[in-house]
Amino acid sequence: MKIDPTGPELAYVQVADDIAGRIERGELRTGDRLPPERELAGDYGVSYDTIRRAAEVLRERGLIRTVHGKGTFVA
Amino acid sequence: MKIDPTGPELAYVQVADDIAGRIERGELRTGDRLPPERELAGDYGVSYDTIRRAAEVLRERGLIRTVHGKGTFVA
DNA sequence: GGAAATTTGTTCGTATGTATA
DNA sequence: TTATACATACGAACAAATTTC
Repeated sequence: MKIDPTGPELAYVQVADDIAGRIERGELRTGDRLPPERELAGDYGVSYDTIRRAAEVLRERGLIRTVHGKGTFVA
Repeated sequence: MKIDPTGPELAYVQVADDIAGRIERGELRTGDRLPPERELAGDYGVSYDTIRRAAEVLRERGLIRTVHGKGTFVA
Protein backbone atom coordinates (compact mmCIF):
# COMPACT_ATOMS: atom_id res chain seq x y z
CA MET A 1 0.00 0.00 0.00
CA LYS A 2 3.09 2.14 0.12
CA ILE A 3 3.93 4.63 -2.58
CA ASP A 4 7.19 4.85 -4.51
CA PRO A 5 8.42 8.41 -4.03
CA THR A 6 11.32 7.92 -6.43
CA GLY A 7 9.27 6.86 -9.44
CA PRO A 8 8.31 9.07 -12.35
CA GLU A 9 4.69 9.21 -11.19
CA LEU A 10 3.85 11.99 -8.76
CA ALA A 11 3.12 10.80 -5.25
CA TYR A 12 -0.35 12.32 -5.06
CA VAL A 13 -1.29 10.84 -8.44
CA GLN A 14 -0.16 7.40 -7.30
CA VAL A 15 -2.32 7.67 -4.20
CA ALA A 16 -5.34 8.92 -6.14
CA ASP A 17 -4.99 6.12 -8.68
CA ASP A 18 -4.66 3.50 -5.96
CA ILE A 19 -7.81 4.64 -4.17
CA ALA A 20 -9.68 4.97 -7.46
CA GLY A 21 -8.69 1.39 -8.25
CA ARG A 22 -10.01 0.17 -4.91
CA ILE A 23 -13.32 1.86 -5.62
CA GLU A 24 -13.52 0.47 -9.16
CA ARG A 25 -12.74 -3.03 -7.94
CA GLY A 26 -15.51 -2.77 -5.38
CA GLU A 27 -13.15 -2.97 -2.42
CA LEU A 28 -14.62 0.34 -1.41
CA ARG A 29 -18.31 0.89 -2.05
CA THR A 30 -20.70 3.82 -2.16
CA GLY A 31 -21.20 5.23 1.31
CA ASP A 32 -18.12 3.57 2.75
CA ARG A 33 -15.98 5.84 4.85
CA LEU A 34 -12.31 5.99 4.05
CA PRO A 35 -9.75 6.02 6.85
CA PRO A 36 -8.97 9.49 8.20
CA GLU A 37 -6.71 11.52 5.94
CA ARG A 38 -3.92 11.58 8.51
CA GLU A 39 -4.16 7.82 8.88
CA LEU A 40 -4.03 7.37 5.11
CA ALA A 41 -0.88 9.45 5.16
CA GLY A 42 0.69 6.88 7.46
CA ASP A 43 -0.71 3.96 5.48
CA TYR A 44 0.72 5.21 2.20
CA GLY A 45 3.91 6.50 3.78
CA VAL A 46 3.32 10.02 2.51
CA SER A 47 2.50 13.36 4.08
CA TYR A 48 -0.91 14.74 4.93
CA ASP A 49 -0.35 17.30 2.22
CA THR A 50 -0.02 14.57 -0.39
CA ILE A 51 -3.21 12.87 0.79
CA ARG A 52 -5.02 16.21 0.57
CA ARG A 53 -3.90 16.62 -3.02
CA ALA A 54 -4.95 13.07 -3.89
CA ALA A 55 -8.36 13.61 -2.27
CA GLU A 56 -8.82 16.80 -4.27
CA VAL A 57 -8.25 14.83 -7.47
CA LEU A 58 -10.78 12.18 -6.42
CA ARG A 59 -13.36 14.82 -5.48
CA GLU A 60 -12.93 16.44 -8.87
CA ARG A 61 -13.53 13.04 -10.47
CA GLY A 62 -16.68 12.71 -8.38
CA LEU A 63 -15.43 9.53 -6.71
CA ILE A 64 -15.52 10.75 -3.13
CA ARG A 65 -17.12 13.43 -1.00
CA THR A 66 -15.67 14.92 2.14
CA VAL A 67 -17.50 16.25 5.18
CA HIS A 68 -15.75 18.53 7.67
CA GLY A 69 -15.43 16.84 11.03
CA LYS A 70 -16.95 13.57 9.83
CA GLY A 71 -14.80 11.98 7.20
CA THR A 72 -14.38 11.09 3.57
CA PHE A 73 -16.92 8.85 1.85
CA VAL A 74 -17.15 6.97 -1.40
CA ALA A 75 -19.61 8.82 -3.65
CA MET B 1 3.74 30.41 30.95
CA LYS B 2 3.66 31.34 27.32
CA ILE B 3 5.63 29.48 24.69
CA ASP B 4 8.15 30.96 22.30
CA PRO B 5 6.95 30.09 18.82
CA THR B 6 10.02 31.56 17.13
CA GLY B 7 12.62 29.43 18.89
CA PRO B 8 14.19 26.29 17.46
CA GLU B 9 12.37 24.14 20.01
CA LEU B 10 9.08 22.71 18.78
CA ALA B 11 6.03 24.19 20.48
CA TYR B 12 4.67 20.89 21.74
CA VAL B 13 8.08 19.94 23.18
CA GLN B 14 8.27 23.24 25.03
CA VAL B 15 4.83 22.64 26.53
CA ALA B 16 5.66 19.06 27.51
CA ASP B 17 8.92 20.14 29.12
CA ASP B 18 7.21 22.93 31.04
CA ILE B 19 4.55 20.62 32.47
CA ALA B 20 7.13 17.95 33.23
CA GLY B 21 9.12 20.58 35.14
CA ARG B 22 6.09 21.55 37.19
CA ILE B 23 5.56 17.93 38.12
CA GLU B 24 9.22 17.41 39.00
CA ARG B 25 9.27 20.54 41.16
CA GLY B 26 6.21 19.32 43.02
CA GLU B 27 3.99 22.13 41.82
CA LEU B 28 1.77 19.39 40.45
CA ARG B 29 1.43 16.22 42.51
CA THR B 30 0.22 12.69 41.95
CA GLY B 31 -3.53 12.64 41.49
CA ASP B 32 -3.80 16.34 40.74
CA ARG B 33 -5.95 17.17 37.79
CA LEU B 34 -4.55 19.44 35.15
CA PRO B 35 -6.67 22.19 33.64
CA PRO B 36 -8.76 21.10 30.66
CA GLU B 37 -6.75 20.70 27.49
CA ARG B 38 -8.54 23.54 25.75
CA GLU B 39 -7.87 25.79 28.73
CA LEU B 40 -4.18 24.84 28.70
CA ALA B 41 -4.14 25.85 25.06
CA GLY B 42 -5.22 29.34 26.07
CA ASP B 43 -2.80 29.43 29.02
CA TYR B 44 0.19 28.55 26.86
CA GLY B 45 -0.96 30.57 23.90
CA VAL B 46 -0.89 27.54 21.63
CA SER B 47 -3.48 25.45 19.84
CA TYR B 48 -5.40 22.46 21.13
CA ASP B 49 -3.45 20.37 18.65
CA THR B 50 -0.19 21.38 20.29
CA ILE B 51 -1.51 20.55 23.76
CA ARG B 52 -2.62 17.14 22.50
CA ARG B 53 0.85 16.46 21.15
CA ALA B 54 2.44 17.57 24.42
CA ALA B 55 0.06 15.38 26.41
CA GLU B 56 0.93 12.42 24.23
CA VAL B 57 4.60 12.92 25.05
CA LEU B 58 3.86 13.10 28.77
CA ARG B 59 1.69 9.99 28.64
CA GLU B 60 4.50 8.13 26.90
CA ARG B 61 6.84 9.25 29.69
CA GLY B 62 4.34 7.94 32.24
CA LEU B 63 3.94 11.36 33.84
CA ILE B 64 0.22 11.75 33.28
CA ARG B 65 -2.86 9.72 32.55
CA THR B 66 -5.94 10.89 30.70
CA VAL B 67 -9.53 9.77 31.15
CA HIS B 68 -12.13 10.50 28.50
CA GLY B 69 -14.80 12.82 29.88
CA LYS B 70 -12.98 13.34 33.18
CA GLY B 71 -9.67 14.99 32.65
CA THR B 72 -5.93 14.65 32.78
CA PHE B 73 -4.20 13.62 35.99
CA VAL B 74 -0.65 13.51 37.28
CA ALA B 75 0.45 9.88 37.43
C1' DG C 1 -34.97 8.87 33.34
C1' DG C 2 -33.53 12.83 31.01
C1' DA C 3 -31.27 17.12 30.04
C1' DA C 4 -27.40 20.05 30.40
C1' DA C 5 -22.64 21.17 31.28
C1' DT C 6 -17.88 19.70 31.28
C1' DT C 7 -14.03 17.41 29.25
C1' DT C 8 -11.60 14.43 26.25
C1' DG C 9 -11.56 12.18 21.45
C1' DT C 10 -11.72 12.39 16.32
C1' DT C 11 -11.53 14.43 11.84
C1' DC C 12 -11.39 17.79 8.19
C1' DG C 13 -9.73 22.77 6.86
C1' DT C 14 -6.06 26.10 6.43
C1' DA C 15 -1.53 28.35 6.82
C1' DT C 16 3.45 28.51 7.10
C1' DG C 17 8.27 27.15 6.65
C1' DT C 18 11.69 24.13 4.64
C1' DA C 19 13.65 21.15 1.19
C1' DT C 20 13.96 19.47 -3.39
C1' DA C 21 13.63 18.95 -8.38
C1' DT D 1 10.58 30.26 -10.55
C1' DT D 2 7.24 26.92 -9.93
C1' DA D 3 5.44 22.65 -8.34
C1' DT D 4 5.87 18.84 -5.35
C1' DA D 5 6.44 17.03 -0.77
C1' DC D 6 7.13 16.98 4.18
C1' DA D 7 6.28 18.62 9.05
C1' DT D 8 4.41 21.65 12.38
C1' DA D 9 0.83 24.46 13.99
C1' DC D 10 -3.56 26.77 14.35
C1' DG D 11 -8.73 26.59 13.52
C1' DA D 12 -13.39 24.50 13.13
C1' DA D 13 -16.87 20.80 13.24
C1' DC D 14 -18.48 16.66 15.01
C1' DA D 15 -18.60 12.88 18.56
C1' DA D 16 -18.32 10.29 23.03
C1' DA D 17 -17.76 9.79 28.12
C1' DT D 18 -18.66 11.67 32.66
C1' DT D 19 -20.94 14.18 36.17
C1' DT D 20 -24.66 16.74 38.19
C1' DC D 21 -29.15 18.30 38.77
